Amino acid sequence: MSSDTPALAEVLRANGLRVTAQRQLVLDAVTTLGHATAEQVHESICDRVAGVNITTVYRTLDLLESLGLVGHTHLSHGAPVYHLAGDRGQVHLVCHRCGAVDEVSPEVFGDVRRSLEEQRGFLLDVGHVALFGICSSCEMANQ
Amino acid sequence: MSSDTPALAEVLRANGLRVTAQRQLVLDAVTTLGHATAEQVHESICDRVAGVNITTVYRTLDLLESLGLVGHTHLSHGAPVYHLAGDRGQVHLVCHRCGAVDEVSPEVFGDVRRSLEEQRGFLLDVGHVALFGICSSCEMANQ
DNA sequence: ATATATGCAAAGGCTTTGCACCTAG
DNA sequence: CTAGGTGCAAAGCCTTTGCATATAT
Repeated sequence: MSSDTPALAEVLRANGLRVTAQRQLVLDAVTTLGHATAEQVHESICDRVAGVNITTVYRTLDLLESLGLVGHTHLSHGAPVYHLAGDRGQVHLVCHRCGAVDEVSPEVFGDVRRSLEEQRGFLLDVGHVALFGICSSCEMANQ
Repeated sequence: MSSDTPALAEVLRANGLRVTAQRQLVLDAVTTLGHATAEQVHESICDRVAGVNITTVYRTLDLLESLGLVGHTHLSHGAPVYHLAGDRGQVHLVCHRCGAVDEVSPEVFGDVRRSLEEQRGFLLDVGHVALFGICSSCEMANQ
């Protein structure tokens, strides 16, 4: 795997940054995992290659985010979850009771997006949205 | 201030829990502050009374939340923010660039709520929603 | 060659836990 | 009286920072 994202190397060079194995590994891991915490990215990399430090994973995720290649979402109390920015942002549904994470298309936000933009000039970033509530299983189990 | 919320004492007793000064102080602080982190709640209490421990604030916020009296939202990387559960849930708009927090009425979520309930059986808890994006000031400044 | 990245270890926030003491009931 | 709550100190996660070493260019 190396051609899975639009030329990381080019983006790095275009910004005067260096192309390193670590950066490619981190981006590959995010791509493969879909959504993952820094720690999960780190573990995934360690499955392939030894000796990549978690500090570097954190730094690289920040870097890739500032380059617009990845984004992150806060699903719950714990660590934020990183994902490819190109994924037109899945919206996460987090169940308060059981912690399950489901995803829906960002299209459900069409109207909200429009209203916020018109009323407040706020540009909603759907990739960052996590919605909390009670999932259908818990709902049925509990009532 | 002591009659500002529907009888904390009664709710506590109904659940076989004890009515303590700390619990009333925490609930009062959340009421007064609107939205606040555990640390802010602690500070606010310390302005009135000395010697209430931050550990107790954390434990009490958890307790009040499990009793359904308060709720919390994750606005950004930092600490979660607590608010009265009775507040029909202000929706928070968090700017990624400048960190500003704005609020909108939960009504903007009417349609989303309905779709999620119909399509997924997911009961959206608007009080917990934080939306990320770029605020109008940053938008104008940056483009 | 040299500015940039990395690794390591240490510190930093925020939060939880363990245990002894205290207090509401 | 005694179950439950509090305070204190210590540890726990997740993350960032400082500095020496290594490496892409």
